[in-house]
Amino acid sequence: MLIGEYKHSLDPKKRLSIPSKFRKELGEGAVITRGLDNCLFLFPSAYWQQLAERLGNMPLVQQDSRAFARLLLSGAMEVDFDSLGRILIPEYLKQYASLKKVAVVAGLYNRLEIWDEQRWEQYKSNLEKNSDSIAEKLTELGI
Amino acid sequence: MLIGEYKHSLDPKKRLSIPSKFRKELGEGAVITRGLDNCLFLFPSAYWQQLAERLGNMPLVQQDSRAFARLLLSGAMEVDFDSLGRILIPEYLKQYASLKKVAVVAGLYNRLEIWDEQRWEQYKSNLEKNSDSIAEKLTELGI
DNA sequence: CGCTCCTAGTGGTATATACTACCTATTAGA
DNA sequence: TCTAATAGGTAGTATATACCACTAGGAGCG
Repeated sequence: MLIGEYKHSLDPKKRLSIPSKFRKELGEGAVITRGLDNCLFLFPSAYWQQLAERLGNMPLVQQDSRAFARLLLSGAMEVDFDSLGRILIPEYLKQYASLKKVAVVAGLYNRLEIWDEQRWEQYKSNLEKNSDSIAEKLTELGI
Repeated sequence: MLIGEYKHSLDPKKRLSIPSKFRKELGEGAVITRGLDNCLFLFPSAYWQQLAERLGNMPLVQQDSRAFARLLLSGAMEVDFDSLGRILIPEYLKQYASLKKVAVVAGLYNRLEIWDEQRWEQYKSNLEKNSDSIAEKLTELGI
């Protein structure tokens, strides 16, 4: 299970260390892609396979589906870990997530999220302010 | 699986390098044609065979399907890679997609899309504005 | 409680690959 | 025969990948 929050630095060559705890669960490879709220998603390859298949077979004629597939599929990149457990972040993803020097790697059960540190802190402080109203929405979902 | 996003330049002779990663998966030949949203589609020949068959058998009486079939079928062109992995873009397709100097080659699982750089950036920035509706799609797929 | 060893993360260097810009050769057309 | 257009190829540069050295933090043992 992928949980926890870690801060790691992005070196000048756009390499990012993935916490060893996560690496052990991810196995060999993984797939990184555009996520929501300007973060990046990192999926274990098995999970990605299923997701990609569904995305790839969505109806070509629907505008929404096309847009959606372009976001996730064309944004995706297979990454593998170097001997020291780092991955290489493609330039276009680095820009998409506005990554600077320090990135946050957060575990979300079946995926990792990669955030720019500042954005992450902002997002969190927003969350904490609005946690009440968010909690109410959640009850609708039966949590 | 065709995924990822690459920027490549179109030389004055309308030749475009296809990223080596994609070339390996496409094998020898491919088919290029008009796509939706003013981009070009590039299909692996095996996939194209199936698609063309389905398009050709669509009901002749429906105006929409006639139009769609014409868009894809009549625009199609077999392309092959030269020794350096480049393909030649026909003039009418270059115009259709308003290709300038720099093109974006994007992988979408079972096809490639070729975009003019500017249009691609525009399209993406639009996407981000509508990220809410995208998020809803995500929940439909159970992510 | 302190020392040592080991693991994890950071930084840098070198090599190979891939793309781009440029140049050459060949063919077609006048 | 000369010109122009296009296919084919070469070389240089940028980028990614692999490799190596160093540092800090933590755990285990004395």
